[in-house]
Amino acid sequence: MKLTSKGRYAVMALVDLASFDNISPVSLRDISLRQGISLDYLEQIFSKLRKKEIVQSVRGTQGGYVLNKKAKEIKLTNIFDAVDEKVKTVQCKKDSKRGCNGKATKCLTHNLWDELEHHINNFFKEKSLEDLVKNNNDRKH
Amino acid sequence: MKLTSKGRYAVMALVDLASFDNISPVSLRDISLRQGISLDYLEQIFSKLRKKEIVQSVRGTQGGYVLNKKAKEIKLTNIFDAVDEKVKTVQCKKDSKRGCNGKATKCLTHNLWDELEHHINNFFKEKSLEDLVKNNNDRKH
DNA sequence: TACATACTTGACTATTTTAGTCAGGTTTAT
DNA sequence: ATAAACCTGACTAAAATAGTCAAGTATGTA
Repeated sequence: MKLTSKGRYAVMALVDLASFDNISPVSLRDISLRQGISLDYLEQIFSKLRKKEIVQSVRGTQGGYVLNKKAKEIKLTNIFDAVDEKVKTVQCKKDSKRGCNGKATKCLTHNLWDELEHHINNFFKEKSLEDLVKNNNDRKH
Repeated sequence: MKLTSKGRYAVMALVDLASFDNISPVSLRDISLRQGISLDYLEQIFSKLRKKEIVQSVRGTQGGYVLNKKAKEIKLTNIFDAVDEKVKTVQCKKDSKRGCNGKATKCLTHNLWDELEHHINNFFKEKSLEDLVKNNNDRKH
């Protein structure tokens, strides 16, 4: 089980963005340079973030991206959702009247994976972008 | 982020095994049939479980596998460890004197991934095979 | 108005990982 | 003897990942 780069980059980029956001739009070029993420890849990621209304774009010179909500209101879960980073523990096909994987009953571990999924998602629901920025500022002292 | 089949199968197979263990060794063939997991794949998985001393093998006719510890003492974390199912959230290269990814400092989200990793691992450390078997028996009533 | 900056979109691709299969063993109870 | 069952290593198809590449469009500034 691992997190993919897309999810990690999305969070890194947004923490970066959130730290500079108040002044003016932040260009992907700057984020790319500061965070060492390919510009082309960032564009893919921000396209998704924009569609889910987590950021807003400002075109033209001096353009860039701006947060579309307060950092406090953007939770990790929203970010991962936007870039299709899902927590998938249960693989069992949810066939209408059947249990898991075509069997008559739930598989022996079905409850376990459900529980794990909740455990992880709870973590994501609690953490906001603001928390991350703060944590980061604290480290500077 | 997702769990792989290998980890899931390992847990399923061990829950199955733990339920029949007291009587006599359980053959992979039986587990394969009951759980719908390829026999060849199971052999790979049990080879690893044996090397980590989670199960013991009994060769020959009527042979099979037996738990090597009490179900209570086998935690999810041991199982995942054995089959190389690791929780990997941080990708940053831990270069001797550097921070993440060759930068001078830790990346903005380093602490976050560390925290997440702990959060998930705590879940794995708490759950034992016994818990899973019990949970499963309860459902039968 | 020209032009550079920066967003926008879609197609393409190399690499890696996953989820197995396959082929050939060895051991041992009956 | 023989069949059940463990044991091992090599191989591979398919999917996912982590990007790259190309060709735009929009807009602030000189």
